[in-house]
Amino acid sequence: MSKDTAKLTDSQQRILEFITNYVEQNEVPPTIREIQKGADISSTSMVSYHLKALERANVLNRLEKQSRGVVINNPNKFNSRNMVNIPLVGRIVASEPAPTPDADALRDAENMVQIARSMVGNATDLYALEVKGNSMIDALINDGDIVVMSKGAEVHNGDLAAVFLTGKNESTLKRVYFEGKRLKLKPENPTMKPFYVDIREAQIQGKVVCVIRSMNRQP
Amino acid sequence: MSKDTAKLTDSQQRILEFITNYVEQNEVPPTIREIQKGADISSTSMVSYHLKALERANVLNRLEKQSRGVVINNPNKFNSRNMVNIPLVGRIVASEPAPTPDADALRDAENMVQIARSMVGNATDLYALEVKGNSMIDALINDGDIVVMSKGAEVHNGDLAAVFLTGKNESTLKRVYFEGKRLKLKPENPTMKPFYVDIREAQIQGKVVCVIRSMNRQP
DNA sequence: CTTGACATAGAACGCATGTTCGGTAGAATA
DNA sequence: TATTCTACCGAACATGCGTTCTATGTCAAG
Repeated sequence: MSKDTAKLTDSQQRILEFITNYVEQNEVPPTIREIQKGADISSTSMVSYHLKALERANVLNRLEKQSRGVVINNPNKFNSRNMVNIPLVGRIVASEPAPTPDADALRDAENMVQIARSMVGNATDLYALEVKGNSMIDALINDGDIVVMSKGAEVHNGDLAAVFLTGKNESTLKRVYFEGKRLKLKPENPTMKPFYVDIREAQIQGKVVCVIRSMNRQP
Repeated sequence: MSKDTAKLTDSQQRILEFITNYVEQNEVPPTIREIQKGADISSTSMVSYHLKALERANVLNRLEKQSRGVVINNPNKFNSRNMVNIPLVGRIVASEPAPTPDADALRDAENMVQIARSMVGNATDLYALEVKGNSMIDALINDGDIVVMSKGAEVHNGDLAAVFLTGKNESTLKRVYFEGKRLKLKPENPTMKPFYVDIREAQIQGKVVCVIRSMNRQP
């Protein structure tokens, strides 16, 4: 796998592989004796010996004197430091305001979307909406796409935001720029021109932090 | 959190929360006695008692007689069953063929993209490319977007694919339809018309399984 | 009031488990 | 040759740890 594992002895490779598989299956690290049997090591002292070497090689960490106290060092592991769970709370359609969910809606969400934290940065109060219809294509967003929004985030100039236009009675996703009493709405498609609305006729409903399109979702 | 936890007693809530935090920090489940202290339970037998109740309530599983044998049931947990790690191996630009990485490129990828398996389905041999330039907007794909491709997957009629047009010397992302000796290429934007190329002038370079646009990635 | 289900305490049992220690074999070093 | 370092083995030790048993308390149903 990684470059460092090349330097390891045969036994150590076996131990590493066994631990990885074990954790995969059991969601709990193995004991010394389980490693002994699983990786075919002669004695528990040998396991201890090898684990020390592996710890020095920095491929795993040990919690001293603790049972099952061995955790593999993997920078790309899927844990809640690297990943976020986002509730899919509804749909966004052109003909009505986008949902801005309350606590109940967030809890009762039927589905969850899991994505890497690096995709959403430090944004908080995240929720996801499924796009219905192809009225958002000037934002390069298609029917069935999932938009991840941040409820808390302030919307600044140049941010992509969900805006409800009370005049047209229509939801839209555009980059917004505050220009005095009017709002500039700019499509993502560079061939399309921006347009302007009175600031009193626009409700900004959330900042878009991520868009996901999966070819696997349409049944 | 979830609906079921409402029925739990105070102690059980505390235990559950403690285990969750403990696993979060230590990557290993706690022992009975650690739970006792951490959740402020009077005796180990009480912990055992509550754990049985929690197991009946189906919020966790126990590995009998095993130390630290308690794992919380969370259908949305981030593990390698639900998540995939995808190497970001290069860029796709209009002016050259899209990279189709070999084993070396996959291993040496600088960055990884982590997404939920539900987004890519059963597709195998996944790799990711970053889109450079805004020449793909007729596929509703923007500069900076990440396209996830499947190396192995066969491309069928209607699939979104990366195609290199040897005549135009140009990479493009289109939905493809095989029509005898010619290939129909259909933009995602429904206002744009499909066009046709001779099948000998098109190299299909991979099937697109997912597109991700993050507002957080442009620095 | 009695009964029975449920919650609580404390202690003890017995196997599980990480650690350590004495000793051997072979290879590298000097 | 003597020495030192690494890999290895088996056994024993001390404690960690899940389990279980007994006794007590609470509270609502009968």
